[in-house]
Amino acid sequence: MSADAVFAALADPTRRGLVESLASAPATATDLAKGLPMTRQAVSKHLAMLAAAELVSTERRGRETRYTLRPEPLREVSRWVDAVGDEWADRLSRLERSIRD
Amino acid sequence: MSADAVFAALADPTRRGLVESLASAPATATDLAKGLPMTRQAVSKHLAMLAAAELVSTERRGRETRYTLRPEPLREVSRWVDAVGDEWADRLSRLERSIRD
DNA sequence: CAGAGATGCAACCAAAGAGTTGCGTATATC
DNA sequence: GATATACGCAACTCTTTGGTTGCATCTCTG
Repeated sequence: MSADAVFAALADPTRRGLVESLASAPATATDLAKGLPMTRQAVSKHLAMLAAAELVSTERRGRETRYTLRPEPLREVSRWVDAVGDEWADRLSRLERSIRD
Repeated sequence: MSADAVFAALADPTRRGLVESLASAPATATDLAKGLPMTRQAVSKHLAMLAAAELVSTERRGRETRYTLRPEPLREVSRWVDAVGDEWADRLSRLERSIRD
């Protein structure tokens, strides 16, 4: 829900990489840590931040925890960005009109 | 250019507020600091981070520095978010097809 | 049941972030 | 020329972050 948490979560390249991985398929922290130059705990912390931003959901399955992407916060980010971009475009068109007239 | 810098810049509510202000009109650090519960220097630091992320450009005009929004990085953010969202949607549709078939 | 696999929790560390104050400098203005 | 305005830089706090190691717990399997 919090834009702060979502943007902050996406500010780290490791976490964006995790999000990209999870976009193609859910996975566990141990899975994701393979191929990354850091420990499982570090990855786990990153996933906790993604979860705090509600960008992923967790599902415990026996002894493993499966992380799944939740794209709703991404849509909110997209909305905010588009709104600011639109306001800027409007401002520019008003400015151009006032110059032309 | 750096996605890290852009997302990190937008992670702070004060900076998102500054971006929203600048979307309607360029302004100086002193202008923007009025109405905010912090010093001009703090605002100045925030603007420096927005500038590092190339979200604003600066123009010195006599004794004042005017900050103007540069929306290009916002478009890149939008592209990344949309790409991830699209991949996720594709994955879901493939999944649904494999279940139905 | 014993051992291996996967996780979670806590302590610790170095670096970056967000804010402050103080000061120096350049530009307008009277 | 003196004064006020707008700015930039540096030093100093306090908290957060990104990473580590170590250990305890829970679950699966031979």
